[in-house]
Amino acid sequence: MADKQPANNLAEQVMARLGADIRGGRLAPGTRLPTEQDLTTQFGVSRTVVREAVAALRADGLVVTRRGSGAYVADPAAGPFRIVPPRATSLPDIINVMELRLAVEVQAAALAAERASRKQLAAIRTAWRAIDAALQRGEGAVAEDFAFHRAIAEATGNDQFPRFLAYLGSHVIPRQSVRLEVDTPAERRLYLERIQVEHTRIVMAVTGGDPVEARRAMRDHLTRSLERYRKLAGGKKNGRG
Amino acid sequence: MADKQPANNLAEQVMARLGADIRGGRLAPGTRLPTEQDLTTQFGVSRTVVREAVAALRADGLVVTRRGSGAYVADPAAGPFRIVPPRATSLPDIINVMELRLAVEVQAAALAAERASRKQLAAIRTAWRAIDAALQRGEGAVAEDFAFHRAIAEATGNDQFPRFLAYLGSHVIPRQSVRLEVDTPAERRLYLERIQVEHTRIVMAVTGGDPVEARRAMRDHLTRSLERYRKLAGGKKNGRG
DNA sequence: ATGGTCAAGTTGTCGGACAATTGAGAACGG
DNA sequence: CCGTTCTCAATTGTCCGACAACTTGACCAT
Repeated sequence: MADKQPANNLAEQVMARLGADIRGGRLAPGTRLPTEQDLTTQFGVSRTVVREAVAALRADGLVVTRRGSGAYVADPAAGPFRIVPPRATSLPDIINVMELRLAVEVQAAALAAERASRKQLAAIRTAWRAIDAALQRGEGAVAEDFAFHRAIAEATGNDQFPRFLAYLGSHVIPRQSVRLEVDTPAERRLYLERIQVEHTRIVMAVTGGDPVEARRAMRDHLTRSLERYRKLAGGKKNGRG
Repeated sequence: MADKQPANNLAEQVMARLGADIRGGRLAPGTRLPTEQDLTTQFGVSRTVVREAVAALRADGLVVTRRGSGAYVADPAAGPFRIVPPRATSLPDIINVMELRLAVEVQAAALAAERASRKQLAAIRTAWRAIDAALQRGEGAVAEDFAFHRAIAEATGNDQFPRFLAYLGSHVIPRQSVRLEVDTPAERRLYLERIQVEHTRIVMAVTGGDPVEARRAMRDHLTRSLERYRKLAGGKKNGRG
């Protein structure tokens, strides 16, 4: 709740206050919020500012406007899900996001093993071979790794999995390059090859239609990756009781 | 991609086109997009419309504006994650969302078993007893059930879990009441009590610090709930290969 | 060459005006 | 007295012009 980052434009301030009122329940869903003119006097700003603020709220799905009638607050939960404020992405935050990713990917592997179509299995194998090719070219294969995980998510037949993973990945993958810098080339090579071994285990479980083994293989794979991050964090515990 | 729902206001149209250009990569991150004046002539609208559109994009985190300099496209993946367009929430969609919820909650139960503090364990037990009390009052205990699951998510010590679950729940829970209507009171009672038995198993595993059992208990619990939905869907497969 | 100054360009904010649409009360007819 | 239609004020959508705050690059003085 402490995202009080002073915006330099009034529209964001108005949007923040109105949005807080909606999310906080002080403006119940269905309620008609004050007219633009009322808001201008209430906030002491021009109508332009008010209109930009409600335009932003409308983009977030928090309000719907009806011309000639007014602006009404929508379901407060219609707002989008955001992982973190774009800035201030500390290492513990990344670990937390990766734990969420692990949860989703483990289940995705199991579902893929249960219901992947022949075409989807082929896509997984193709992505897996692409990693091999990239490694033999001496590359980091981050893009190929991401494509591999996405292929598994798509093989669940549930569109929510690839969509959510794509969203999570965009918040985690970019920093992955930072981590590789601390390794020596030899370590890096060894690490990447071991990763690919873990990938192989996942592919075999999924293609073999063994959800239990697929789940375990994916969990082991991501848990190891997570442990590396934790070491970088200096063994910091994130418990808060 | 087919969300071409004709907006009645120009600002949303402009926002949609600009947003599509950004997400589609036609406007690379860091690029400075045309000045407001250019956009007015390009789209044939007034500056007010352009400014509202840009304000909406800024609310989505797709662009950042610098006064005196211009508007620049941010990381295209900075956009928020949305489950579904608020409308058209069909039963298969709900099932897909619940599968995502299952994935997260199963891992949450395991993490809670590993790292829940004493206070967090007490909160879980309190929520569990609240369900009992509600059932004895003959109520559906939907709010108490949600609070129970949230208590477990909070016991992970990872703030992303309760936040994401709250987001998911807002998209699933409301329709849960629909389902209960199809049951007779006797069926309903029986169902709720069996649910509570499953809850008990989860509580014991988490308080006992047994992540494997907690995971299994939570998975069984949510899988059964999911199966009920699938029966309502008429045994429809959601594979798409 | 370096640093400061200034002017043009751009976004932020203000105010007014009119169009498009809505909602409710007024007027009317039965 | 009830129902229907009409009118009209209120509200959002759009346009326009103006000025302030700020940035950026060019220009100028040293």
